[in-house]
Amino acid sequence: MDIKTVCLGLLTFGEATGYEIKKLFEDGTFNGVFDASFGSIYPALTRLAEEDLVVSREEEQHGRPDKKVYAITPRGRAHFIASLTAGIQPDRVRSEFSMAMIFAHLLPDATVQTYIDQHLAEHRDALARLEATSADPGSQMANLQFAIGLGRARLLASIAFMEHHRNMISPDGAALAPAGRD
Amino acid sequence: MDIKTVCLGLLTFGEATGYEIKKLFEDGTFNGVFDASFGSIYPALTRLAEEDLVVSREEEQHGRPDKKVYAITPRGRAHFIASLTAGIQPDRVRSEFSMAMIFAHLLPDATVQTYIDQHLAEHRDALARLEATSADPGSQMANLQFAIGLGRARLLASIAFMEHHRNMISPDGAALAPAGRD
DNA sequence: CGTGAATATATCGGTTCGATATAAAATCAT
DNA sequence: ATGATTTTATATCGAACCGATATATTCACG
Repeated sequence: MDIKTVCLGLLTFGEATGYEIKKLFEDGTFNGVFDASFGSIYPALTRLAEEDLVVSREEEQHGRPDKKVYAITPRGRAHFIASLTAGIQPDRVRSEFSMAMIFAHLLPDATVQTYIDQHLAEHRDALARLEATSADPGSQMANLQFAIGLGRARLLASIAFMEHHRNMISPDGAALAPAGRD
Repeated sequence: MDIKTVCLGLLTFGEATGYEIKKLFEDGTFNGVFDASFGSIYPALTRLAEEDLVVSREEEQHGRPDKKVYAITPRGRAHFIASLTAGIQPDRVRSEFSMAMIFAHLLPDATVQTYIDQHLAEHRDALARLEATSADPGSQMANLQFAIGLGRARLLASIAFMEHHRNMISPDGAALAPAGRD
């Protein structure tokens, strides 16, 4: 699924600027689902407009440079639904954290511990954002709650595992508690 | 972390061809951690060889085209460790499945159910591969078991959530547990 | 009053993907 | 035995995408 299709999807929920679309990837329902940079989003919106799958209007703001607000067209909506119905690809993950853990035997222990703390903090932040979104009155649709719940379940499992098993890879911890199973 | 660095990391475990590196992403410890295409791996290995971070030898095979087996150099090893110690980026996920669930209200119910079945099957496959890797005598290092265990915990949480909550987005389920309107 | 962050858009080089091509051996089917 | 498919192995190329950077203005903080 390319960025064009993803932008089209976000626009089914309502009008948005490129800036707002970027924000959605970071803060909202789409945290941990998809991400894209400005360098992808702005060209994607331009191309979608050329294909009449979205329309834009420029909104003047007092002083500040004009906003370009994009809205999906009926054709865009149909195109998005057709794309999503045609099949999906398996999830793709890129976890530098897991890479670091796999190669932890090559790294200073302090670095490894810092990375685990960082990763736990990121996960707790993401969890808080997800639970805020889940409680939002605008997110009460069953399928949205399913998607949010799935992300939440994953985050909770990761946090619990890291909290309970981080002693496995600490040389100090290994000396204290010789890594058992669960 | 670019593909060059990742290839360097895999080569700390021993010699490998480009083909074998691709296989590692699919079958082994790196399933659900990282992925890259041939179009990235081969050029990456070529550039690493130019920088003397890896060396290659051509291994003749009876009849079949020659293998190019890559091995990491001491400089390559140092370079990899320095890269990993310098910091890591947050995990990046691209889940077309979660996208489909978020927009499930726009899709035929049969499509949604098929996607859930597919996703469950993929997760069960990945879990089986991970548990086979976990039991392998060559994977008994504590940090490897931590990385594998984390992946396992995530997969188990996803599978359990989908099994217990998939009725949330089925219209049949909705009939059993009346949801709001559109 | 100045510094920095936020809003908004755009560009550009470099990285990576996906599809495709070649080629020989092994394996499987008919 | 002959043909079809899969596996091993490498390579290329356009399209997609990222990360950094640039510009310009407003708002908030001290």
